[in-house]
Formats: sequence, structure tokens, C-alpha cells
Amino acid sequence: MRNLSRKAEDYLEAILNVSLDKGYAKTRDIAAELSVRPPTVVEMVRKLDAMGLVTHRRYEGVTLTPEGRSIAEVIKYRHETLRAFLTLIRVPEGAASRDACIMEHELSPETIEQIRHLVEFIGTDAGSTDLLCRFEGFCRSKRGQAGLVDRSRPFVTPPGRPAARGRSLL
Amino acid sequence: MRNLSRKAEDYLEAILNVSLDKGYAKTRDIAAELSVRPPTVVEMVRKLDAMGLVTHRRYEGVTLTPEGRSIAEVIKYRHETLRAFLTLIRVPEGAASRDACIMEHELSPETIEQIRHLVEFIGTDAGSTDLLCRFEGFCRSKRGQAGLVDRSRPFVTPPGRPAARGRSLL
DNA sequence: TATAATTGTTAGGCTATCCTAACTCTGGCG
DNA sequence: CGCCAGAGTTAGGATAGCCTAACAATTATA
Repeated sequence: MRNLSRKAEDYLEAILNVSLDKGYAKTRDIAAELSVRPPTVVEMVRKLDAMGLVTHRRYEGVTLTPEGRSIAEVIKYRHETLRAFLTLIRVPEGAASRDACIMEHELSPETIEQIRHLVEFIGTDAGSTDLLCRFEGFCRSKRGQAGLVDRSRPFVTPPGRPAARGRSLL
Repeated sequence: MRNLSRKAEDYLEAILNVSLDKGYAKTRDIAAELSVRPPTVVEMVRKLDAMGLVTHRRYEGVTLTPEGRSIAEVIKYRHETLRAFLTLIRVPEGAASRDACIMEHELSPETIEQIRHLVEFIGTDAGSTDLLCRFEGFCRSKRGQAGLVDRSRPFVTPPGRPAARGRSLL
């Protein structure tokens, strides 16, 4: 029923996070959470308000409507699933957070579901502790080995934009 | 050294695929590969040409420069890794392709590396055949059970845009 | 070879997202 | 109570990607 852009979802999730954190969500806080400028937040909030997903009171703050909130919670839940998975396969903290943010909006339900299954399965299956140990050993054995391709390609921040994460071609 | 947008990478990969497939890459083929219109291709190709990643001869076709080609190959390699992973965890064909396309551009090298390790590990580890069987059983046991949240949210195609995949809140 | 069909380009627009600069509130303090 | 700093908003732009319609080049065909 809702056709939300990735960004719109990002804003909803950020509003939820800020609200949970501080009890309310002001323009400035949301802007900080998403690393954008306040006017950008006002703009998106206006759209979300028009869609009935948030309520915006000028000079006061933003509140999620029930619908907005339930969408935000779903996004957050996805995020947690993905983060759990990435942690499981030993992706470093920082990368895990960033990548969970990306995947939570973009991946198909099928993929997310299977990842969730995998996470649950690993948490359930008897042999998995052992398996994870062997996986860690495997990763260690790979460390230091050059990848098939690994020229590095630092990400250049476009002028006037907030800093972006580094990337390499891997 | 290169700061390419996700889309620019998409175009490079598409040009590589079309070239491998047909021996050359014309505007029309690239457009078909990416489900966009020819003028859109011309526009991006012009940019990639300006960056020295492709050579565009009007009315003839597009060729990858050595640099463009090596970038395209890296993207393709990532794609294969991700696809292998998704297949491993039993994500259905269609979703696996789409999601590999998304992740190949967006995920950090760390995540992709760990996913690659996982794929290699599963291919190596003795206990993994068994494990995969158990995982399949686990997935089957889940099937039919309603998820934590599963209201469906069909994706509405914006007017004048190519069809997009369906989504649900999962 | 001339003309039709096909393919490629140009021109001109549109939307989403983000920004800066300037203006408007609001709330605390003298 | 009036004033000002800081937060919020409005106005006005920029850029990336896409699109359609119209025009140009090429290719195929009669």
C-alpha cells in the first residue's frame, strides 16, 4: 500500500530512533542522525506528513503516526536481523552497521527472510558452535592473503556533501 | 582513485556483459540490459567517456577502456560472490539476482570479503553438507508460519517508469 | 540506388535529494 | 518586558538519473 523511497524509510527509522532516545524528535536531531542539514529534514518531513506517516508541528517537532511507526519498526527489525547476520560472519562493527542500513531498504523480502532463517538456525543448531569456530579459523587462514583483485579506490567526498564511507573495489 | 556512483558501476558492468555476449555494445543493447531508454544510456556513456572508462564512437558503439574493464570485472566478481551466497542460503533465483545487483555496489569490502569467505568455507568444510541439509529442514519447518510482521506492501510503479520489483515490509 | 525501417542523438523536462543563505520563531535573561 | 541566540523554515539552486519527442545517421530492402 505504501511506496516509500529508501530515503523516506531512512527518515522514518531515524525519527523512531531519535524518539526512543530522547522522547521527542526535533528537526535538528533528525538531521544529526542522518547527517543531513535541517532544511532537508523539513522537506522530507513535509512529504511524510502529507502521506500521513508523521505529524509535524512547526517549531515543535515530529511524531510518528501509528502507520509511520509500524513501518519504522519493521525497518528497524530488518536492520537488527541484518546486523546479527553480519556480526555472525564476523564483519567488523562499523561495516556491519553501515551495510545493515543499506540492505534493510534494498533487499527483497525473500533474501531477508532467508538471512533471518540462517541467523535463527545458527542460534539453534547443535553443530553450529563448532562450525563457527572452524569458520573463524578459515578466515584467519585467509588473512594476509591478497584477494583476487584488491586495488584500492578511496572514495572522494563530493564538494558540499557530508563525508561518505571509504570504498575499495575489493 | 575512482569515485563512481552505483549507477555508473551498473553501466560499466552492463557494457561488459553485453560485450562478452555479443562482441560489441550498442546503445540499444545496453539500454535493454539495464531497462532504461537509449537517451539515458547516451547520457551516462558520455560521462563514462569523459572519465576515460569507455570509448564512445557515435553511431557505432561503446568499448571499455582497460581501466573501465577492470572496474567492470571487479563488479562482476562481486556479483558472482553475492549470488553464490544467496543461492547457498536458498534465496529464490529471481530475488538472488536482483539482490546481488544491489549489494554488489553498496556493501563495504569487509562485508563482501566475509561473505566470500563464508561461501568458500562452506565449499570446503566437511560438515557443511550436513549443515546445509539441516538448514533446509529448518527453513521448511518455518514455511507457512507467519512472520513477526508480514503485512504486505505492494510496490506501485511510478508513471512512466520501468516496472520495479515488488516489495513487502517483510 | 532510393526509400523505409531501425538505431542513435539532441533537446528539453521532471523528480528526488541535498545544499546555502536569509528570514522567522521561541525561550531565556537582563 | 524587550532583546538576542539558537533552532526551525522558506526560498532558491544544484546534481543525478530518467523520460519523451523530434531529429539524424545508418542499414536494409525493393
